[in-house]
Amino acid sequence: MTNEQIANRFDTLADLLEFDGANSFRVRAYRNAARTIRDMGDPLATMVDQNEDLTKLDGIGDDLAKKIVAMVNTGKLQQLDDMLEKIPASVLAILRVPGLGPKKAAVLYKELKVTSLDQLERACVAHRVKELKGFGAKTEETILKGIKIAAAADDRTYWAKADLVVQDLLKHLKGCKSIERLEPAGSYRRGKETIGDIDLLSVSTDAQEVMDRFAEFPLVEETIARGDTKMSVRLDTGLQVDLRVVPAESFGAAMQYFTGSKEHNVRVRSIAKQKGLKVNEWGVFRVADNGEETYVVGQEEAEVYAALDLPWFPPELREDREEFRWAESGKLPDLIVESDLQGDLHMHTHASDGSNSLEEMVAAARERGLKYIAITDHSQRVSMANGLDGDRLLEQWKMIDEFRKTIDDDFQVLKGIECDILEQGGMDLPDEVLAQADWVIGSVHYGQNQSKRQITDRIVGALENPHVCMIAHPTGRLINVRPPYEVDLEEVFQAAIANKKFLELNAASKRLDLNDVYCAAAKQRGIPIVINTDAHRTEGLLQVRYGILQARRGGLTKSDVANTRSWADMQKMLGR
DNA sequence: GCCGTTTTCGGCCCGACTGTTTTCAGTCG
Repeated sequence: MTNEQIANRFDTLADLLEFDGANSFRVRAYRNAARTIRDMGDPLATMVDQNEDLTKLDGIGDDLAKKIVAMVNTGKLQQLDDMLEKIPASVLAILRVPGLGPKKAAVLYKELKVTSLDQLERACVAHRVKELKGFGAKTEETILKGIKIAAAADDRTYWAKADLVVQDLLKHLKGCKSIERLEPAGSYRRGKETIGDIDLLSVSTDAQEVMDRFAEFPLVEETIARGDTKMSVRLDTGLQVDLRVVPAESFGAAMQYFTGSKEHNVRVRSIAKQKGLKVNEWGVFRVADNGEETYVVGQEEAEVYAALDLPWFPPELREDREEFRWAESGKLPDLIVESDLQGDLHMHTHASDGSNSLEEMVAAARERGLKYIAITDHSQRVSMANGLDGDRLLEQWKMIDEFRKTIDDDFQVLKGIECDILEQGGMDLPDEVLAQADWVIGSVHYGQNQSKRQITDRIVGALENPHVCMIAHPTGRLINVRPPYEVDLEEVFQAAIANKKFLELNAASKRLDLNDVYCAAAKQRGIPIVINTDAHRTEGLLQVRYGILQARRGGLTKSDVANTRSWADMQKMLGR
């Protein structure tokens, strides 16, 4: 059983317990445990096999440790099965309706026997919901609207897509004269690969003017809420945007609060409490014995952290994973930035499925300030993408040799190939061809539904091939499209170490694997990461920023990423 | 259900907004 599966069961159990009216802190304990497990680099199953003490993990006590051991050994979580006897799992869909929490959902279930979104819709249409105690006509209407949102809300928004909306929103709001400061916050600012909603924060002396302007944003479909300082809207895409207007002396505190994550903030506030301070979105306050509160700081985010003896945390690290431990030991990593990258070692041309020529890709890379690139078209197995056979590839490399003669500075164009790792194992091109390359990428494109053993053996086999330098997109997942293939990443990590090979962080906005957690795990094991764009056209090189965000979320520094070095130094790392 | 350099019991972050209510519970982030 994988960490993801164990975490999912705890989360489901938490949802059911909440629905059932359980103590909210108990519910939170299950959710905290699920998060810890999801964030771990090491498989729990291995820890159980080796009889390791699970209670040393954050948020795992005796009880949950026993439950994990039982799950690993039997595949069952008895308590979850018991709850599912009592409450059908379909009621959990009801909890996804905006405005419906566990209390109201429980009333609907108990009073009207509602167990699915369909039944809920029928109950609303028949006006049976507004008759319930604590419900009214407005609530019924909200639920009816919310059902459609819940049904459509399976996909989260790609960061790249949210970025376009954010930029438009900022431009639109800047038309409002009273705005002194305006910044995006939330998961967008933390650079998460997908975001749930957009959070904006502004300083203004006239909140109502800002909100009026906000309401005029052309994509606004409806206003969900509007008060003195806070307004929420839903765009026509279904995406929710929250806007908060605060006074200047609270901007830093509000940024801190609004950026989250929730878990990071819980930790911050509990640290404040131990120091006799209180942190909210309005500032840091000293709490006297008589309960009286005095404002300490709040204008700048760094001041808020400093008041708690904490360093300013880059937003990408604010997940309550390692950041507080790093801060305590003074080892907060100096995260990589885009300008640290010297090369891009994964891109396509019109020789296979790219849209631009070699010359155009080189020109674009130069414009991006890169020092070297590798041309890595697909190999023959990827026939759909017009993949290259040995002859065509050698032809292309001859062309690159010719092109190199025209370069009058130290820019380097490497002869590369994205070579498929075949379904039955082995590489898609003969060794004598690969041996002539500067840079060979091993990729899985076919047979993604194979067993864990098969997939893992294929990738490990590729890492053992002396010509292969790196494995591209090692988990194959496409965000919102398909899950990662079954691969034992720990084995892949060990093979990468043993063979001195690199693993890719593919910057394409729908890939971004390795993800943040796996980046951190690779770093911990000393495996160099290569951040590549996998560009299929010149504009594709711009995607590098998404990869940088993911790398930063994984805590990677300049030295953790191989292509921040010169090509000569990278070759040394490969033992050449 | 977790956790402990005050604690093995009694805490567990904090505030805005809405709707249905007459003073607040529920939801959300």
